[in-house]
Amino acid sequence: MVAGSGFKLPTSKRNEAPHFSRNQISTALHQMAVLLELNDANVFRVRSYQNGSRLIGSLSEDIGELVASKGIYDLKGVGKGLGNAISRAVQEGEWPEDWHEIHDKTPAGLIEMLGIPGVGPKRIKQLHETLGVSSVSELQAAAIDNEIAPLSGFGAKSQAKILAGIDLLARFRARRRLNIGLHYGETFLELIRLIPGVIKAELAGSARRRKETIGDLDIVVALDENDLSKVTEGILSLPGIADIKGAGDSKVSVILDTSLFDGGFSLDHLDANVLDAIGGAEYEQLESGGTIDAQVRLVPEHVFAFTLAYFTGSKEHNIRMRQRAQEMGLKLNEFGLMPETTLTGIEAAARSLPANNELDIYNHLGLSYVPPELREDMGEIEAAQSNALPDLITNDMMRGSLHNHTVLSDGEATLEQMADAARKMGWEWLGIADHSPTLVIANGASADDMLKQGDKITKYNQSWKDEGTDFRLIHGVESDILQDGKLDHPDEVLSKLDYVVASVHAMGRWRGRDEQENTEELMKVIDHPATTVLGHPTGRILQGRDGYEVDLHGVLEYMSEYNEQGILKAVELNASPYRLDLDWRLCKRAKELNVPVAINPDAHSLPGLTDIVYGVMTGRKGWLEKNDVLNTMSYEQLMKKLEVKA
DNA sequence: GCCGTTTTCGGCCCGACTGTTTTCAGTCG
Repeated sequence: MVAGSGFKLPTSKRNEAPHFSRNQISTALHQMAVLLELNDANVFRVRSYQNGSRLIGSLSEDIGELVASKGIYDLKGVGKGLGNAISRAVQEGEWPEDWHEIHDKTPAGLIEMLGIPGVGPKRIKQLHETLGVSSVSELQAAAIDNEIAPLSGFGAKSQAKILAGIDLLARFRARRRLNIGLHYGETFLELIRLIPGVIKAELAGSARRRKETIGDLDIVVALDENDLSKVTEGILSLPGIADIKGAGDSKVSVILDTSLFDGGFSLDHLDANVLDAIGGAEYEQLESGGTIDAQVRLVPEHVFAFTLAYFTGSKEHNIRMRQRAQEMGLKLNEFGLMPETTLTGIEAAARSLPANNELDIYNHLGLSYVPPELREDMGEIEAAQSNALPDLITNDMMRGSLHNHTVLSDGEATLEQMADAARKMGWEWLGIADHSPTLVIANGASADDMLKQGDKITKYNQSWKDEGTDFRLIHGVESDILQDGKLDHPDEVLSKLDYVVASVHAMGRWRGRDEQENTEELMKVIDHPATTVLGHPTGRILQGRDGYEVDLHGVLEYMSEYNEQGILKAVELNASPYRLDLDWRLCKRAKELNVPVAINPDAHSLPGLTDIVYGVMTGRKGWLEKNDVLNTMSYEQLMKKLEVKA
């Protein structure tokens, strides 16, 4: 949710159930939680709404069916209150009266104030009631007029902090895409590792879990107690620190900005369409002036593994881990795994079972090691219990990638340059799939030019074969999906290509239709015998635009039927950190349905090829193993698979 | 608001840090 915009309960655009989607319900619950907080509601009531929001948001079942079957009430965390509200919303399109009331009576400015660091619901309520401030600008004026310091519970420091916080709020501080978050995190981590007295340091949090976006950075540092002040000073004197939020014996909390980076900040290679969707040059400037919060935890070496696990999360995974510990009569926290005791904090940890690393912790709890990417409470605990965790893909396993562009359409590099770069990455094959004619904006290539490109590829492949070079090009096209699920070239042209990536580009048309129409059209294009890969399946640009409405569960199920018959219908995991589309949650579904995943950098330049690493990260997060992914195949294996058409 | 081999009440994860206090409340993760 963008700060500054008020919350609004959605109104139904449909005249029959289900009136709202899973996401709409989830968002409404989340916003209710925020509003309840601002209205001083019971914290546990607030938590119920938060839990409900998360629960509904991560449902794999259809919300309409779940409500119709009353199954909604069986969800752990949905009782009578939420269950009734959700049921009525879905079936009748009506929200509870008190939900409307709380929306109406809460000024939008109060929600915006929540974005100020150090200002929470309690203080906002107090400020609103005693000073009558209802917006960030009114709050700023009150602070400048010295009206806040005299209030009970406040003081000169609080007032100054609020002013500083308002300045920070004005800077760009939204969640960052994985690549940018990792750029900050890894740069800061490397600097911390160089500080004398630091024994070891690791990135934790959502960055370590490879979430598609990262809110803030968590770093865990092991040190000798005697070096505490030395290390703390070392961290606080690093470059890139825009503000210090706090510094204690176990934690240093700072705000980083782009002065962290030696060579300044740039977005480097980006497809023009993507850049456009995220705001173009204006966005780059925003990002250059942006900040990101970082928390550094300082712990003795024997506690390191527990703290790393704790701050890696996710919260949901940790809850499951603590429950498991409890069942075994143990207590798990960031300091250790120990018998229940009245001691707390680091003192209780003296009684902890030892752990040199996270593997030891999982083993103590009778679990196999869960890779950080999987720690989302999406079935990994159950799998770890029965030794059924996946053997995740790695960068080394990648032998090539389909869906890359050249100068023939909107790429920056020639066929020869792309092939050369792929070989240098250690790949054995590279798929070229330039845009089709309809996509004029991307200089879509004509059938003639496409076929000439094919002749060139045949020639190169022959010469590599003759000289014994273990590298081949594979010739495809990224075809636009036209009206009625048609492809953008006549069949006789398509039949001369090795494969077709079918992608949605006319977002206007797709976003203007409902889920059912879009889903049906995708199924039609999948039926086309030439279609091999469904490209960037939802068309989302992370933090740029949502994808169009589509039932991807249904589409994947449909694709699985073809694959069962031995006909390849793969789904793309677009590896651009601006897309990461297929979403990791759906990667897991594709795997369960035996729909092969093609991790595609969608490279428009030579450095664009290296985006594959973000695809691998996301694929790992989506439980993908070697056999689930086309990129791990040898050239011969892949060509054999591509030959079978419907 | 949810939940229950302590089931209709009384808990709900919990520790660190800050700034205000003189033992604690608010915020954050």
